[in-house]
Amino acid sequence: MNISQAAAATGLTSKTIRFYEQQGVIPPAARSANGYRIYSEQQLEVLRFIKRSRDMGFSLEESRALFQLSQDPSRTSASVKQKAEQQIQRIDQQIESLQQMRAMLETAVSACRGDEQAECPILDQLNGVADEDSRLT
Amino acid sequence: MNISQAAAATGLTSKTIRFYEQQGVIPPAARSANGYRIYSEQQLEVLRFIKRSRDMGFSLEESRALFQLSQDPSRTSASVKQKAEQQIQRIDQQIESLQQMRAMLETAVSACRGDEQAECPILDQLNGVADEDSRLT
DNA sequence: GTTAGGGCTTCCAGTCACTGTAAGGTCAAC
DNA sequence: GTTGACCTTACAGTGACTGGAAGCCCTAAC
Repeated sequence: MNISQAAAATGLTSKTIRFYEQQGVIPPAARSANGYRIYSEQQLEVLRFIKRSRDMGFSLEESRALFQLSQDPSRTSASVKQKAEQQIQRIDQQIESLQQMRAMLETAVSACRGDEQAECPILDQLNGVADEDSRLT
Repeated sequence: MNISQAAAATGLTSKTIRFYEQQGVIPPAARSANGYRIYSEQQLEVLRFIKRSRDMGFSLEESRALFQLSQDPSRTSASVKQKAEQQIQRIDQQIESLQQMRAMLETAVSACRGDEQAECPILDQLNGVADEDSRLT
């Protein structure tokens, strides 16, 4: 199984797989006589693990560490759970930040007529104009 | 007003202000005799505009474009509104993606005892184990 | 007068996780 | 034998900063 097949089987790209190898996230792939990387089902599992971890928002380094943990029989589930809970907290912060952005935008957008005129509450908001019903008062 | 005062007055850092200038997001600051950048209240407004735009999640390039629009009397509010609506859509996509991550994590975390044992549903999920009540069955 | 400190300047490297591009080797099919 | 699709490496670029080095400038204290 060559790299593009491994890519198709894992949902990664060939480039990303090479990148992971170069970064030491995964062990170097074996090579066939022509120098092509070859992948076993076992290697695919490593790649899938990293992909799932990335899909949960863990960094590459954290993903690497999690994989190591998964290979370490002396690990404790507490140590894993802690990382996952931290990750949830980070995600919650990101969501909250995005929701704040969204609320600001939504307020501005709903006040904006979106016509051919120049007058625009969105730009007013960006300009720090304290609005409070700006038009025709 | 020198750069660190401008930074304090806008909520940016000196480094960020220099970066914005170097990137052409803001016009080059005037310089005093000793070569220090000096900022007028007018320049502060530009910086604040960019900061607010960034705080709404617009890219630096979009922020620059929005500022140009805000200076352009021939703009239409429709053109601004369109950008803002696109931005809301991007944010909604990000929020959705984060909520999916969160849901995966939450499922795994709530199944994990978090004790001194090695057994860990979180790692099982990363390993693609189809779980479905894995313990003691 | 000089020394210590803080702030200013420039420039370059590093972050994160890829992605793009170039130059070249390999392989199967026609 | 030549096309075209794959593979290889290596390096540059992305976005939005951040950190650090090396050196000027200014003030205040000794």
